[in-house]
Amino acid sequence: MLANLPPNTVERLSLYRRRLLNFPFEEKPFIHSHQLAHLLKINPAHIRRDLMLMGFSGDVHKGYDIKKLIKKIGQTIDCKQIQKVAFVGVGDLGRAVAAYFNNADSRLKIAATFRLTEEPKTQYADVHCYNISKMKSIIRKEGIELIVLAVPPSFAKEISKTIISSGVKGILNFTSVHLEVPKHIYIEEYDMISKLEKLSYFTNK
Amino acid sequence: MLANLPPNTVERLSLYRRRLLNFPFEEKPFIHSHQLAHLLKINPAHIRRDLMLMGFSGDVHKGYDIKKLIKKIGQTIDCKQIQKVAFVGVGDLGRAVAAYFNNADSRLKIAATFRLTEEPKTQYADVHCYNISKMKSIIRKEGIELIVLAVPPSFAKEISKTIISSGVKGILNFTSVHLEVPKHIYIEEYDMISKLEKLSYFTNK
DNA sequence: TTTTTATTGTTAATTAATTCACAAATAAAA
DNA sequence: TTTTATTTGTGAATTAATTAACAATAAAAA
Repeated sequence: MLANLPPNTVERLSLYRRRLLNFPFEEKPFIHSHQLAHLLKINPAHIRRDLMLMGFSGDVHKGYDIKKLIKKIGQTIDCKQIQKVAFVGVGDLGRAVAAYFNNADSRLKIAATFRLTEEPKTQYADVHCYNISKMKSIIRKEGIELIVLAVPPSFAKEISKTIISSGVKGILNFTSVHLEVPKHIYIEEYDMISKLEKLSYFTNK
Repeated sequence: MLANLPPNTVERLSLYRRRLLNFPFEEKPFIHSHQLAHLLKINPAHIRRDLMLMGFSGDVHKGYDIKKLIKKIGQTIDCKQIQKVAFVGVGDLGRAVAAYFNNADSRLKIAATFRLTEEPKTQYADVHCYNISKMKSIIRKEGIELIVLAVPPSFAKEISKTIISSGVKGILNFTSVHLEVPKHIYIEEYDMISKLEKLSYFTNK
């Protein structure tokens, strides 16, 4: 977290790391910008620029040292302490994301999931699943700071108020309801209805 | 679909329409750019510019005629024929989206959902839920053109191949696996892992 | 040695998205 | 009537994101 990086660069750095972790770097410890670019289907200049913004240098002939690059990305974008996340109303999708973060190497941990239905006994991937009525107390007790929200629109406003008053720092909002949050909360909205209508528009030329 | 609109404009037009449909336009038939902007927490110039790109004009004092605007947005971004959508592995989130589109007024219809688990008997909101093994034949039989994909990453590559070979036109990819698709397919990817890591970065200053 | 080749790091150029700013228009107030 | 106050429509300015271009470098080939 040295410089103040552009949002898109932060997102790409996360992608670079994930891709590199799946790369056989024990055998091939270096990678060129164009190779990584090819894997991600983006422009190589983009990669060189993003790494430059982190202050990371490669070897003009060997390319980038993958282990060092993975480490540098961690130092740049990862939080210093463990940061806890909760899923509210997130379905199947949550399982895979939880599995990714709840491995030993990540600073983000999925600490809880909340459901609207009556008290579920289930838990998955070591993550407890609570009824929504317990949300506020669990968020506070666990110190959860990030929320992924994907409940039906009729519940969104009410639940978001509870979330906001629980003192979280960031929300990914997947409901198609626009949420108003205080300025100290970082929010990103992904409205599937407008994304589908856009998809429809551009697939009809 | 007159002009070739910028992607972000198409997305916002969809948002404008949804917000206006919830506005009491029978009592208040006109709205000013700054009023709609306030509802959506965006810049009023943005709205005026987007409407201008559609070739839609307002009254310099009364503002925009809401009914006419809703109609114009439909003529601009909606497909001419019904276009069918399928959800693959989408959970709770899908229900609300399906409910929205499967009303009489939308040209997009959620025609099917597919699950990885053994043949489910369920259906929701009049949408049939099939086992994934039926996917290719159903996509073809129903003429489904758009896919929302949200399966666990280990399944993503394989399932996407089937989807692509079924002849769809567009995919919203929520798996954290980057998909390579032929050029004639429009794809938009939303990688929740990198979005969460970005959220983490910006909530830690 | 010298030449060729390939790649980084970075500035410059381009493209896209957003916001500013103001002329034109006209309803309402004076 | 005349003035004041608003709001649209839009060109210009700004900001952000992406891509191109190339000097500097040094390994490998000649």
